[in-house]
Amino acid sequence: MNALLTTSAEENYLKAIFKIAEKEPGVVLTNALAAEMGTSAASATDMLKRLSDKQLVAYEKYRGVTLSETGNRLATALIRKHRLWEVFLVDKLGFAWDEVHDFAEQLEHIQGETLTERLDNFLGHPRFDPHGDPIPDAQGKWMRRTQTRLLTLSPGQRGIVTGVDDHSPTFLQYLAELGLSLGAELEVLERTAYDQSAKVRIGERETVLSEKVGQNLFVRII
Amino acid sequence: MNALLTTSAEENYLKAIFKIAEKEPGVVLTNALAAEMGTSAASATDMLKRLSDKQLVAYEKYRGVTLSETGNRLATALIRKHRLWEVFLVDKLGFAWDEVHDFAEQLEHIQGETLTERLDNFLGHPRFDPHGDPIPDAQGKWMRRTQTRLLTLSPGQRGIVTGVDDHSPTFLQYLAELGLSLGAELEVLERTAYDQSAKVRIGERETVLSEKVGQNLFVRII
DNA sequence: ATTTATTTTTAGACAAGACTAAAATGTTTT
DNA sequence: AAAACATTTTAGTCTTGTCTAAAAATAAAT
Repeated sequence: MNALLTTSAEENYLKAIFKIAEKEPGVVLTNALAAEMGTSAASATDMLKRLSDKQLVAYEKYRGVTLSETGNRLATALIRKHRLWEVFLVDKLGFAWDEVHDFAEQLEHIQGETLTERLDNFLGHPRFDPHGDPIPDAQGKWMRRTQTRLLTLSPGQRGIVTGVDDHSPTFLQYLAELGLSLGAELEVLERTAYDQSAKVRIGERETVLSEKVGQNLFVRII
Repeated sequence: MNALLTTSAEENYLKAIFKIAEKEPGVVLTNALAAEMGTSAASATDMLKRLSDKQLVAYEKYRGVTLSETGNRLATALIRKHRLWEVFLVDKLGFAWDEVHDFAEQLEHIQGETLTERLDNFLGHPRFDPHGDPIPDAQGKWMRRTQTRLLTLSPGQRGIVTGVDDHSPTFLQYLAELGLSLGAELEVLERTAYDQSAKVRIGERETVLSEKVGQNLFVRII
């Protein structure tokens, strides 16, 4: 029953620390945090002191920072809210998956436990957001997603799109144009050893996808 | 196509000015604004200077303030967003009408024209919010609501609840307990001259409503 | 038309969150 | 182990939005 007063700025820092630690487990360095936040190292240091005072992180000067138990819970709740709102924006309001990030970035800061839970209920307790990213449940438990990259499929193998590792609108729009939305099926026809590009079949269409695409597209092999 | 950068604090002041001017047309005085905002006159003065710099209000020191064309448009858009979100919270998420104000107060500050319009569309372009207050359209046009107070009905007259003039949770909860939600039908049976209280029939039940209730309940006579 | 009372503004401080420039610490290199 | 480089922190300043206390302007009253 902890109220836990946090500002949007603090929450964004917590999320950033979480995100960096997710990719690169261990201590998060001030510069990495500043880069992720698009701010200066000085500002990051300032904020780390504040977060440390509030017991949301364990911070040692010059050594870096990790989330505390509470900080982790808060960051997880934030991601939960962000992704639930993304589902709402796409499934209910009809936005495309490349349009929702900025709105969700604002909506995730709306305070009130009951709102999140009612939203979750309204949406039918989705386990993944429109980009295939898992949505932690109210207790903060995560569901594992298929992390097989298209890159690893051999000719003849077929897969279903389960997510992306690059959330930039340009990539998402490109995928949409190719018919590669979440749940789409594709088959690898050929692979070029030279540049790791792959000829694939998406429905009736055949296209060549670069290594970069193969790297950033998650599939479940079928 | 004006971006019009405004902070939540600025928006709340604009709304407060709008609200006061709605009840008491004319110039809004600093003290009234400070009272509405629950802040000091000094803070209100500070903010009025800022809003004046941004051309959102016409402000003359010691004389008071009025909204500019732009300020008015902004305040209206804010009220539109607030009330649309209230409809969402009640109709879609299943909140009671006395629970939604604080959430809507946060949600109204979410930036992005397209979000509001998609939400409006999703909700089926509602013209009134869960309290019966009119929702201005995208152009800022208002719909007039029946402003007949229950107080004015004579014995024998029947009415349909169309709104409330007191939005406090206690009043709204009381009404809900009585079965007096929006659209509910009632009939005035007797009226006591002494205290303006009224015996009314709501469905099968008969109750006595005080003058205060009669004053704060809007009905359409049928 | 002064005095009195009310309203409003200024002055000076503070907290959050950001910045730049400079100092301090840590890490690598020679 | 000192020099060179990279990283991080401190110091000082800025803006937004708030506060209290004091000064100034307006309105009311004698």
